[in-house]
Amino acid sequence: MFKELDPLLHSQLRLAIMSLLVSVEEAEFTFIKEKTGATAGNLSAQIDKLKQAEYIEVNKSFKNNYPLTVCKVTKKGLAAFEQYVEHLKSYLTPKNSK
Amino acid sequence: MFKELDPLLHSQLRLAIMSLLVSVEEAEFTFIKEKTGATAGNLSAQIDKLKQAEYIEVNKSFKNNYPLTVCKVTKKGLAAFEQYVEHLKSYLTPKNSK
DNA sequence: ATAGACTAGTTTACAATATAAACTAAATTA
DNA sequence: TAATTTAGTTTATATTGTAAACTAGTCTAT
Repeated sequence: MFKELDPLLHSQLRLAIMSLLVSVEEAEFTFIKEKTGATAGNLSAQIDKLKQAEYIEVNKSFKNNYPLTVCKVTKKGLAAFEQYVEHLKSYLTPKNSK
Repeated sequence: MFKELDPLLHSQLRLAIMSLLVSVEEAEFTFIKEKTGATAGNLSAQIDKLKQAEYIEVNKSFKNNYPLTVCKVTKKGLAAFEQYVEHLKSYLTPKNSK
């Protein structure tokens, strides 16, 4: 009836992060921050969770002398996102049968 | 970019409850429990939250000498559900623009 | 009639999550 | 060189979610 929703993705901010990464393939911390409107602290925490789960890869370097954090979705992350979307449909399309 | 997701609906169990109610218009506690696979305690708690928010109406009576709890979605609840689904789309359909 | 099991829930207590506030560390500007 | 800004991380707290424990009444077999 109702499919399980990956708790890691069923979170507004993490879902937004993944949604962004799925479409752009690579994004900087500040870009994600801007697009999602999240606070830096929250974003940092959620990025870390996605990284722990290996849904994204995080690359830290420097650009113009400033720290630069670049995120990229992994195959595992893409698969999880796609399954999440698929499972979500079981909640959205009413299986009418009064 | 990303629309707000009503936190009350962005919960697996509450979303399942609402999804059920939206399509059947009226359902018993035990029916919802069966369909969602939730524990009675959790279901009771989440139904209460949906009721507090006036997303559903809860009617308590008796059937065959046993307590009977019947839930029904309200106009407000239906509107909230529809908006939730609409907002959710902003996370699911990638706005490609590399 | 009453002990034990069952139905239909509710309450409570705790674990997990989310998030803002506070902080770090270095760079830039005045 | 002091104040401000950039780019984050860590921590502390408030909010949630959930299972376990409980309530209240019913059915059944003895």
